[in-house]
Amino acid sequence: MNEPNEQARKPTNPDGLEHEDLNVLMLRRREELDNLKKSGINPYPYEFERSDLSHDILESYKDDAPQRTVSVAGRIMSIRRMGKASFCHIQDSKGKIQLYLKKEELGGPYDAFKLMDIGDVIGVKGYIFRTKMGEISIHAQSLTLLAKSLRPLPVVKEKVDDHGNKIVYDPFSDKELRYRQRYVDLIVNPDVREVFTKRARIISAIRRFYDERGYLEVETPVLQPIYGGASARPFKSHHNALDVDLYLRIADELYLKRLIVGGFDGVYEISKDFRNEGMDRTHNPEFTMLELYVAFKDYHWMMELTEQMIFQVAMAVNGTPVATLGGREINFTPPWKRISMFAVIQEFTGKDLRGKTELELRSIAKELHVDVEPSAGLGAIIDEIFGEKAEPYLIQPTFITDYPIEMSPLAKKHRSEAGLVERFEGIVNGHEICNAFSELNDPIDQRARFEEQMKLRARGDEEAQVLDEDYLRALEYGMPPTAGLGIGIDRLIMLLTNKDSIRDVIFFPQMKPEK
RNA sequence: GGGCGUGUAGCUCAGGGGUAGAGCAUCUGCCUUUUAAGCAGAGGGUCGAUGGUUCGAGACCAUCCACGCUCACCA
Repeated sequence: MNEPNEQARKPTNPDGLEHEDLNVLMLRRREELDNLKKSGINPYPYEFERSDLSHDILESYKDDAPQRTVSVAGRIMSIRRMGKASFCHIQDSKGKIQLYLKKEELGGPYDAFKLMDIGDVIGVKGYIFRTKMGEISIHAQSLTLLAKSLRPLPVVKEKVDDHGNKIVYDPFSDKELRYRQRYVDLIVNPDVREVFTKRARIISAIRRFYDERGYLEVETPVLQPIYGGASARPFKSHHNALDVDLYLRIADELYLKRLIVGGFDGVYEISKDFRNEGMDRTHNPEFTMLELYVAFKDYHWMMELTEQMIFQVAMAVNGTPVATLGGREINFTPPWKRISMFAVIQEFTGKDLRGKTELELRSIAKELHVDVEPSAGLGAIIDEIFGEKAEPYLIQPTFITDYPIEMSPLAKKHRSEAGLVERFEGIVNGHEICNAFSELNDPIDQRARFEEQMKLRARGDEEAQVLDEDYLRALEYGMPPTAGLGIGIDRLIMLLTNKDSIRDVIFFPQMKPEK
């Protein structure tokens, strides 16, 4: 029926569209689509009633139970055609299941099945059985096309070896393609779906933890006339009707504390922040931030709450307080180690930086081979030494406390140590995962701190914080003592899912535009 | 931005101046319990782009583009 040169001929435009840039595989599928339509099949119908998910069928099947009929729907992931009968695997949200299709029983739809491909979404009704080879499968009694796929999917094959290990052949592994076409990544790489499912469970466990304690989840502006609450460069936008510049927030902090002034006992927000800076393994321009503020509490209290929260989240999603990261085991069981910044630097370098002048610090840094910017102040030098000599070696969860005041314009002065603030960061596996303080609620001190920041800004520090008059006005009405916390959710998720790139825990990480 | 690396079929990759390759996927034929199905055959490529060297470039050179890893920057 097919002349040799007829199959060699490139398919022509069956649906009349421009096909100059389509390859043969895509043209082929458009032809099949056309043929399906010609045989009266709607390739994009409106609904399908399904009774069960693949995974549940496999879990609940009993060989001695009475025969059960189910309807399932999913994407065809593999096909083995054998003339008058075929096997295929379909994949739904919970996994894969094998279908057995027989011409004798299906009749017309079996011919339609010949026009279907890997990637098509189908629905099948049939009874569950076990094949000769022992695989629980569905013996199809009816077949419905639910969506014709017009692009070839990367075909990933796998085999289970004698030791029960899964061997994957030709994995879809090109990182650029995986990130740009995450939908394909999700279809063919099941562990990707697991990571993002876990992401959702982590965030929901965090909400549960705070909700149970009566803290209110709130929403504050993403578009802000004055960006504040962190040191970073912002994305800038413009409101046409008001003719004012607006900034995408770099933090939620100042708005959330206004709500504490307003009388809430505890508020938290989980949302995107935006920072106009470089991208790498741990930075994406938009990222998910959790901030929590609780009235009448201080940073000691917040440390306890935080280690409890992370411990409980780890238990909820992993069933264990131990996370394995690149072969290293990290245990989130409270209490975490607490050590002051000066003490930890002394522990790792033998140097006591307490009470040192900027000049002395500079020479100590040189001695330790730590490069320091000429413009760096006292606090920045200490931070640099810490970042270089201590932080990378803090693997188990550790709270570093009591930071130099210069780096922390929104934190309250330490109650007993001059030059420091009541601040802590949680360090895990050598990286910061949270930042918290006893919040500065003295409006006069806060104004002075802002003014210091403005001086830095005037000297060209683009990341120095901006004075926010309305925030000062709020503080002047009186904010109760308050403990505040920020957690980079993406990084926490990296820890709990054993991923070393933020791009693996964000569905659509920022990419350069295509072409 | 620096260093290293990568870019060849839909996917995963070989090839290193002389006719463009493999496996999977696709197509044709056979096949009614297969499973990395099998057997026989076939089609599919601007070798990232542009210049250059050469009788001849996918390969060598230059520039550019994209991506990855890494360092720097950055809460």
